[in-house]
Amino acid sequence: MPVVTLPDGSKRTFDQALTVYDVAADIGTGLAKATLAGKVDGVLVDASYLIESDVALAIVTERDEEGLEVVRHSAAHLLAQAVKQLFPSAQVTIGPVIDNGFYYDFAYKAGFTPEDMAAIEARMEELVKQDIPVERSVMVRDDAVAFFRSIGEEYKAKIIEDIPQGEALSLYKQGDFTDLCRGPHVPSTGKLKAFKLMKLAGAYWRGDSKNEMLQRVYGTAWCNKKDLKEYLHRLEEAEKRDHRKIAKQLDLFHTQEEAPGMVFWHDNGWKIWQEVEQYIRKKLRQHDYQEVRTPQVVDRSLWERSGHWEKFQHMMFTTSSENRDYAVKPMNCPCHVQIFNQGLRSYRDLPLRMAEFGSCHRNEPSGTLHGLMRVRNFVQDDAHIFCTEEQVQAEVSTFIDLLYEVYADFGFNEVIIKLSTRPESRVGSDEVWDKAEQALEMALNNKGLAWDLQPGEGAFYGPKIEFSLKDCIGRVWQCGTIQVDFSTPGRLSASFIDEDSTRQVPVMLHRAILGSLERFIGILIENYAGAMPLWLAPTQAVVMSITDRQAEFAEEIAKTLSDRGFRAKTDLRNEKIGFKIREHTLLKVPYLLVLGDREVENRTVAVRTRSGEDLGVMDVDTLLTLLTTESARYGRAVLEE
RNA sequence: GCCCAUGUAGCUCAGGGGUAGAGCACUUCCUUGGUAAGGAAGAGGUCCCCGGUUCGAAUCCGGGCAUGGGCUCCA
Repeated sequence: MPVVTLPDGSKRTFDQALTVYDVAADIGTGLAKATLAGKVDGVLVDASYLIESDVALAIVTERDEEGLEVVRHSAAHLLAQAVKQLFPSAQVTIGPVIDNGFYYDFAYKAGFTPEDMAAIEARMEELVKQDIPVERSVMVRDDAVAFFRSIGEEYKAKIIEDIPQGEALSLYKQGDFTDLCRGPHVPSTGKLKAFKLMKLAGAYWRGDSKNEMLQRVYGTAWCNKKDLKEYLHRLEEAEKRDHRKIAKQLDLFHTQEEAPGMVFWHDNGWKIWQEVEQYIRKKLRQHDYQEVRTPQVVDRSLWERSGHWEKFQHMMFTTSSENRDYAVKPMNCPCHVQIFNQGLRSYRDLPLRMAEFGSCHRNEPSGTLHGLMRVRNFVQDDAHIFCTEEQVQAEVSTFIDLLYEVYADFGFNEVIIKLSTRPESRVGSDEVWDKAEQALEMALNNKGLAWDLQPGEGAFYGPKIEFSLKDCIGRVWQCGTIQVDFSTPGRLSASFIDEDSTRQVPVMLHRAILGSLERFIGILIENYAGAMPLWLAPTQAVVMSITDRQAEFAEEIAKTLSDRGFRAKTDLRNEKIGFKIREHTLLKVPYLLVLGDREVENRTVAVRTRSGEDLGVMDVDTLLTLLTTESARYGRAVLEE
């Protein structure tokens, strides 16, 4: 006599064991039809799950987040079923749910073509029309291995072999297709109403590049056609923000074949860069950093001593001259230690914060290059803090404050934080690692920040915190970082004289707020869709004349703005004012200043913003106050809007 | 580095075994017009590079390079 308690607290008593679906049907036929799965005592189960005792039950429909997950997972199975029907020699592997959809990896030598994708999607639609029931069954591990081997699914058999012996496994069968799966799944394929195959990609078996490459098919799935359509529309809109696209439109930078992974910055883009760099320079000055400049090309022996040669020589650009081998620097830190090593350092010098906007080159694998986000030549707002072990936590803490202050000025409030701890192969004692990891963790927790742990993902020389931002289509890119390094100072013979006159090795903190300026500017462009806040806009105001008669006054206004430090241009072309407005609006110029005879006569300007707002007519002083105030707020204005 | 796709005018793109197309941009002329495209004419291409097939290749085939999307990697 199960008593079922529903989410609203109401109870229903039944004479005998019954399924989740039966309960839904008892409540109403509409609900029964909408049932995708159930949640029994907090555990997600199939609609066919048999309730035998008293439980708390929630019916999962497309209105629930879990419902969408179930739909996506089932869509992955549907994809696999279609593929197996059309390409019997393909073997299934895994098919998980991801953000906005799912993927499924197949072992298929011939590889799928875009035409195959269309055929697969069409077959999926057919299978939905057939409304095939999805049935769950249970098998012990060894039987499951034997079963999948018997139907030629070697990969699946291998996956199951890794599951501990004796565990009962659930299998899901829909028509001629059976897959190992934890579930739950929708009751029948007819519940899958809105999906689309998105892209084809390679993916290594078990995520290891030593293994063979599988065919990965990505798809998106939603509970209804409307959501799918909205998602596709969002994607389209997001793609318009792509920094490479905007860079062309706004003449910011370009790349070309002769320098893969390296950027040709144009005047407009370089103005953004300079603003960003000068801003950070100001912050560094306020926070007691020194700024240095070190060589680009350094003898190989330094990289051997620092340990980088052994691990990264294949990713370094090298050159030679007069029987000496050199490497173009992939990072600034060994050079910074050389500066630290000049003269005798005292504990009184610590913490010593050394910054450099140094140009670094890393010969990243060709397949990893990605617009401004992953390049071979980059400049970081890099700095190294030489300090004692005791000073680590305070330094980390101040750094995080500085980072958040800077991110807010750039208009970012969503920061993804990850703490990476000791990897298997590492240097330094466990006590030192304990201390360093705790210092980082406490610094984060003391600020009440949410973060994820990435065990084993730290650098070989110490743990690190990563601060990441998202691009326009939601890809996450690491920007800021702070890393504790116990190794490099010692390897490069850095030392200081402590209070007790003994020679000690300092700890080094590697830290960057923006990370690669290239990447950060790429994200800025996408975040603002090219409409940079006033302080960053390459051109901040354009003074436009309506006829030739205003030319002289227009030049005067532009000069006044320039003299006050604003980037202003004139547009005196023989074009209609509507034409000029349109053009500079599309170029995302924040302020459009229109001059006609009336303005000349009264020595005023008519002010329009790039968003089309008419701010009316004002005198130049008022305009200057407006610009100065807005500029001083950096990107925070955007945050508050 | 691996898998898939793509590479045509400054840009966005169409085309496709027989001397290369559009729109916008550009140049010249007309127009001096008050808040998102005034009109006319003109100029502009080694169809990514190198080979092969063919009477003939931008088009088909092979190789390379680059870009885009993934995977792996990222000091």
